[in-house]
Amino acid sequence: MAEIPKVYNPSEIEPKWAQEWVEKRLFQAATDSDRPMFSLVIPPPNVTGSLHMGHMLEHTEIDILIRWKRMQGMNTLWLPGTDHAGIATQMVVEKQLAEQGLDRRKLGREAFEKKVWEWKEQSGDTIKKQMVRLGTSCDWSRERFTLDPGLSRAVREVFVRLYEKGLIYRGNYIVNWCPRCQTAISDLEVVHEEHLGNLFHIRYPVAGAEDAVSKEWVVVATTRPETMLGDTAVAVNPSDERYRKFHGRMARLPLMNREIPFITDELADPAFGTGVVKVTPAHDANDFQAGLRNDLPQINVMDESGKMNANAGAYAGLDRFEARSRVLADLKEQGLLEKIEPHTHARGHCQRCKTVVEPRLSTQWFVKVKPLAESAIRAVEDGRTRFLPDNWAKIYFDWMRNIHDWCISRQLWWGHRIPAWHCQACSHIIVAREEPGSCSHCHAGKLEQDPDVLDTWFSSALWPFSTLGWPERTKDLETFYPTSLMITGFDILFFWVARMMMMGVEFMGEAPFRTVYIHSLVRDAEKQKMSKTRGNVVNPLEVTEKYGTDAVRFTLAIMAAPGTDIALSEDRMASYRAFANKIWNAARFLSLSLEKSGAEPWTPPADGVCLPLSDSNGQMALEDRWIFSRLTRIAGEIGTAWEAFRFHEAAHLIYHFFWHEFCDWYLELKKLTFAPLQGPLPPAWENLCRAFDLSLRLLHPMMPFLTEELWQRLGPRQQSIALAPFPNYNPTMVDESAEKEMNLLQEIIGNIRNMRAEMRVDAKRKIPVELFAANGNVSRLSGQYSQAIERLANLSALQLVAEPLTAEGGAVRSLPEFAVKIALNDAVDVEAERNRLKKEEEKLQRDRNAVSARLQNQEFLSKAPKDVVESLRQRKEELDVKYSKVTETLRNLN
RNA sequence: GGGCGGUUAGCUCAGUUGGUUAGAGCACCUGCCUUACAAGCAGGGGGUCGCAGGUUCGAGCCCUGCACCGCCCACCA
Repeated sequence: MAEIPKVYNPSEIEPKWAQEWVEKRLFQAATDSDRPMFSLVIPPPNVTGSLHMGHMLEHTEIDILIRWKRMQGMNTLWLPGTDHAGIATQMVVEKQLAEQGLDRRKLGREAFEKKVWEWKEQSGDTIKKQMVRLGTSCDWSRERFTLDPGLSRAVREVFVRLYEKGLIYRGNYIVNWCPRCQTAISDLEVVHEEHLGNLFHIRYPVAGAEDAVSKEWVVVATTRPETMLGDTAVAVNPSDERYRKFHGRMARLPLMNREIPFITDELADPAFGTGVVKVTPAHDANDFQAGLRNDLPQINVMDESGKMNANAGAYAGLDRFEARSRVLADLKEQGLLEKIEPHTHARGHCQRCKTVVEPRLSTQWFVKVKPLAESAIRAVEDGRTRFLPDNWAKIYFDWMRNIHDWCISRQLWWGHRIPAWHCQACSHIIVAREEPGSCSHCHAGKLEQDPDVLDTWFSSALWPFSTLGWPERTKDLETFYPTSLMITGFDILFFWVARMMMMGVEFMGEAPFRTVYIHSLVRDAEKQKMSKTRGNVVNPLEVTEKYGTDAVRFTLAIMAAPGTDIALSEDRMASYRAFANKIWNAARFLSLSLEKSGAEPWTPPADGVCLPLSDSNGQMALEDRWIFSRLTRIAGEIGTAWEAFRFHEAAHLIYHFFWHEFCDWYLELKKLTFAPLQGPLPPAWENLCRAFDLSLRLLHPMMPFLTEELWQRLGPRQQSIALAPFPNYNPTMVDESAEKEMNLLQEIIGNIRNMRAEMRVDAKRKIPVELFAANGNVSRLSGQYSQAIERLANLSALQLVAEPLTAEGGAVRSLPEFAVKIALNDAVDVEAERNRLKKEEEKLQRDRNAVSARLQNQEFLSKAPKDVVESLRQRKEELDVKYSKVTETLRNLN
């Protein structure tokens, strides 16, 4: 093994391995494999920028599972790629153009698209580099982008098939319109925010009764008074007796001086406000429906930028909010503004730019989702796909069962152009996979493609099969679909997961994944959401540079308990950097010791399996028996944890195992056996190397770089640790008696250490200690391991005595299986020991009383399971023994 | 207006079907530079598990109510 530096420096080794893994195409999936398959498609990051901490968590979780499955011998596919993210990316590029004093309209559609492609190349490249640097084990030969030709073909295919099935339609409806982005957006892209606004009560005079004598009016309430300019009716509830007299009459619309009818419609709720409601079919979804029911005209009073248009009469040209103030001022002047009430209501904002969304009447393309949703619901109901944590299934169901049609057209330039062509001669619309030569209706030759593009999520919805080659029946599709797992964030459950479910079931006949795991949200150390505006964003590259990728990955893993958010702090990263350093130094120790021994370097077993080795007499040292027993148990527990996405548990297990078992005890005990050697390594050393090898494999899915580096240094290798078999649980390696004996040894040493500390024995001083063993096992063990006890408890001598120890002339600590004694002249602070014993005596007494009480409870004895009662009895016995020993020791000390 | 989650050590959080003595990291205290590691070693202190009831032989865990915090969904003007 080459010389290892004292301090672990991740930045020296990580880029090297990251590059090598990619170059060697280590993670390429096979289509001709007979091994079990595990596949997963990446939630494609947007090409709007670089990866953030949320991505890093997502990728860490995915990578841990993929690496683990791969090490278990499965044929794994992690398919990487990126999303064109229509509106978001277009905005980024438009912003850049604005900085140069340009805008997309000046540039023209074609030139603008070219600019966006340039951006995409750069951003996509950054993302890939970042992923490689973070060690993600993707199959880069299968990298995809949502606007790739193949994926675009899949989009057109799906569009046409849905259209032909009657599940895509075009029509004039109220949609959510962002006046800033100047496009329609879907319901999901509208975020509602509580807003303290006003409810304006406006008088609408009754036609024919405007004069001073018969003066009559009704009062309507609205939060958006400027829309009144487009009112085409006033509605009252048919059952509302108060307004019966107005049925069939007309109202005079103020400001516009237009007569509009009173209509009776359920739209009006007698209990709300005055029970009279203005009807504006072109600017409100409910009014729109009422308008259809009552055959009302639709008057659109705004343009696409939110400015009032010619239909708004005197207000034309004003911005909608300016128009609002002017309308109110004018109403007030005319005495028609009855009152203004403060009113809290939810207001819709554009998810991207936060502009207040305007309900707008326009012609758009829609997907009729109900039929698709039904099959997607069934797939989860009957367990073909399961959600974890399972509360997400409920949220999925709730949304799917109340789903509304999906507006899929966007008035943008960046995205998949809608595959529909408008005949310039007869206005016929042709939906087709490829551009038609002439109109199928009038046979004229002049056709123009619909200018709109599709909602980004339309193509994302196809991702699990479009990336595998659909609509071709490819080998990839056959091998890897349905995918085994989807790991993603809850924020795109509806946007993406739900829609993939619908499209997957519809076009593949099978849901796209067996399991959907919803991961945590990464917050900052103060539990605040990370956002650019808050300025609390942790940059993955920065922290990986500072603490090492493995440490950051480990931090994320150990904090990733299902269903809870992660409060990421640099303190934690620092502590897991220390863990990485610990592993590094264990390796360093091993390498230095091997070198010093003079023996031949270690050669890993050819079969790749590292079973423990007995000596020529068939014997194995206690520490070896113990560590392999612990190793196999931990391997099993880690697997169980990962199987259930309990990443935090797996991380805790390995952390504790490696640090507090492997290093603190195993290595310390091993030090005793080191002696000069020559020739091949004896079993004691062989086992040390093998146990370390296996430990590195357990660690590898979480800390790929460090483990690869050390594994390669540990012995000559043919391949990467990423392809080494993962040490699964092996019951034959469990050694209960070794575990028991080891526990005893640890207890003896621990008690002496504790005693020394309590009594303030100089830490540097080696002192003699007497030990009494209560039975043959203890006596044999302590005899055999007296050197270990001496070394680990810093003793000059461990003296085994045959008679029970008395506290005469010393301080004694008695436990059920053994007692230890320090001579008084070695103990500086006997008083401290006395106080400690008193405290312990009190506690033991309390515990005994509590346990006795329970054991005397007849109901407990009769109703509790036998094993519970039995273990409590045993506990009582233990407590009794401990108590009497403590009491006795204390008496002797006095 | 509906729905969901949280409240456990000074801080940040674990605690899978109710079962012996509630854990971790960081921070803190004491002592050690013991040649793998001071990013280390050894030892230690610290919790009425948000509040009030209930179910149970037994509750951090189950039920009810309350308080505070956070989130999601929603076409009531």
